Amino acid sequence: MEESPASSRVRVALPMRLGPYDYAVPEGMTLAPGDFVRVPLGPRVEIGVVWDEAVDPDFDAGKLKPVRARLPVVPMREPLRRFVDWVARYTMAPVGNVLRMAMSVSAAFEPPKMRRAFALSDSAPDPHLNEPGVLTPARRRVLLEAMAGARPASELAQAAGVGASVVKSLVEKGWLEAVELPPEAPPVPDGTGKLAPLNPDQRIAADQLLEKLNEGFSTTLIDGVTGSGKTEVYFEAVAAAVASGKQVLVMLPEIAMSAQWLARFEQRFGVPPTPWHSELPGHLRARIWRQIASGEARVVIGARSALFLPYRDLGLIVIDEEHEQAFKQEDGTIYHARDMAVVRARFENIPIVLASATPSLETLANVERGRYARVELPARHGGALLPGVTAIDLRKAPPPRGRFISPPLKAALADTLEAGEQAMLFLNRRGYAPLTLCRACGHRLQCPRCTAWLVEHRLHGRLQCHHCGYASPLPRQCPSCTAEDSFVACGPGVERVAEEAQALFPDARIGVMTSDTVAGPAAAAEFVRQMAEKEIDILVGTQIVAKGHHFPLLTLVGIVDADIGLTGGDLRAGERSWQLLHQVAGRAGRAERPGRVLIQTHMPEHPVMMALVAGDRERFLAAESHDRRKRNWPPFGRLAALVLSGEDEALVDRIAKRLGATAPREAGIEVLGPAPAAMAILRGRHRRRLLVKAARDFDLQGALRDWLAQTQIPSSLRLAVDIDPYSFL
DNA sequence: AGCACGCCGACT
DNA sequence: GTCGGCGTGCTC
Repeated sequence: MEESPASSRVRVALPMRLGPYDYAVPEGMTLAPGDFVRVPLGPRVEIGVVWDEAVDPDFDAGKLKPVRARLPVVPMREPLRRFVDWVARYTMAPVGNVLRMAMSVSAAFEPPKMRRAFALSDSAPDPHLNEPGVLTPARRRVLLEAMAGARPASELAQAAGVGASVVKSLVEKGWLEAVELPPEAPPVPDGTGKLAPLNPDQRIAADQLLEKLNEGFSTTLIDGVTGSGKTEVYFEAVAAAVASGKQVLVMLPEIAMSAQWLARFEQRFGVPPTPWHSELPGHLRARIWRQIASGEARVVIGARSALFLPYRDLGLIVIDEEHEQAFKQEDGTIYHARDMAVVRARFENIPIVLASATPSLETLANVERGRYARVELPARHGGALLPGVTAIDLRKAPPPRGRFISPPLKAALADTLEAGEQAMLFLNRRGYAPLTLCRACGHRLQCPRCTAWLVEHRLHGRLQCHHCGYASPLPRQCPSCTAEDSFVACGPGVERVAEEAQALFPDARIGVMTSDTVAGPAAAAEFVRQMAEKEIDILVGTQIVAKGHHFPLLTLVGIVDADIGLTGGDLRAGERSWQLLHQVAGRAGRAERPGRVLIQTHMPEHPVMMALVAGDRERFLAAESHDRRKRNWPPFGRLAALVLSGEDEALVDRIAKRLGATAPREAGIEVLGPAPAAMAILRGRHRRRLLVKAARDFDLQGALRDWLAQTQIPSSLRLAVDIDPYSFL
């Protein structure tokens, strides 16, 4: 910063929906952009970041408050600051809201917590002398260990092979003294790969990735069928980046479900990676945050939020399962982590790799435009065959009334069990039944706060709303007609399918895998173990079973209702159904045994079903792409969704209509609505939606900014702006 | 009168 | 995001 009167003033970005504000720099303090500072804000003190943005000369210098202190932590680097600015502009969020994601760990700004350890004190007898009667053998061994290096009490006791009481007695005698050790550094992954060597296809793909490593920004899609060994291919690039001293970020859609991925990483690199997700306990988050800023943490495996970490020297980003919708953050600042990761890679000037067996149309369009490179993995690793897929037409072979497993699927299950093999039944619906109604009066049990049915979960003995978390016991009386025990379950959920499978095969051992039964990585690993050791014959599950789990003995996959995802006004319904069903189908026959997949559907002639049966991905994608292009939908046009919500329905309506009335009317942009959202009431708030369609080269955010500035949104309402929406609720 | 609660605006 | 100010309404 220049020496001028203005240098006594700095711009400080704050991690909240506020600012940036100017502050006075006190005499003797020097500040540079990126420095973390403590600043007064109203009655309190907040931590902010010196931002490289012009100060506001109109703000009265006399009203400036002084920066309290510069914090002794690694400053925020320029590429991350530029990234925060860019994301804020793109998502139309205040800079502070995005900055908050980059400062999510308040404890990281406190001095690191030291570990209490014990070292040999000056008054201790020399354990090497071994004078008789001075030291018991146990005490002597502890002192020898302490001499070799200070350690926490429990580690000393373990190393010496004694109990904690021996160490304690030495502390009381004053022969061991407490010292403070800095937190332990994470282990550095080494290249000692213990996995099978790459096959020729993998080798070619890996070499293509390696070429990108030292050439600045690039985006590469690894496009490989399920089971082709994409992970091993990008591990090569990870190893090379780490070997050259760089850090690597690998993003997975759901880190909590990635136990198998972690095991493979550890096999390949000898040590576990550094995890990052919202469930980490606070003190650990703070330590990891500092290790990432200092460069000690080398490979970070994280969920969406890992994108905003303060890497010291990032060399590579990998987005695994890039097509997954879980990368779209739907609340708070709404962003797509895969797309923003590409932007971060651009600011860091490093390569990014997207991997998927079922790439998104967005990514494929970028490959076609020449913006992304593509490497392909055509075969299944280890020679395993892709499963054969057959559709079961439910109109011709319906299950018995009130049942959901058709005769052909039942027969296939019987064959599989007979052969001593495993089967999976997939249904993307949690609970027992998606709808419960009163037999006497037809009353449907609805969430009191949302436009949604309550879902019966027999496992928990409750009714649940999947949108707001509302739960209640199943009432004995109908709330409408007071009939007793009159409720009937309508439609299938996984619990009901499991019940039906058990009735059909009383001797089969059945497991139900849903987010209700898989609370974390340990539970997921337990299911995988039970499958591997054949403690389960039929696994019934929701989409959680599609998440990269490897079940080597599984040979039959039955898709109970393939039509679920195809209804509703979602422009990606076809694409998403195809991706999900394809990933589920890929669970079958991954070892040397061939697999088969049976798809129950009412519309076998639907392009999604035809593509799955024919295994013809390219034709499906071409048709889907053609359709989107014709309608100017993403990735060929741009979309933004606005949702106005509030408890006062009349007020929401009035403001929504005003927004509609002032909508821009120019070439290249079209505003649809307002209309009640599909989820017209959510958590007791009334919701109105507007959908903005624009040409791909149109300045969508600019137009939105001008438009929205015209209408004051009352503070009791909330306007959520979703650029590139994926959810149409 | 005194206080709890909710809404609104300010925060450099 | 968080706080204080202020109006509303209730209280033994």
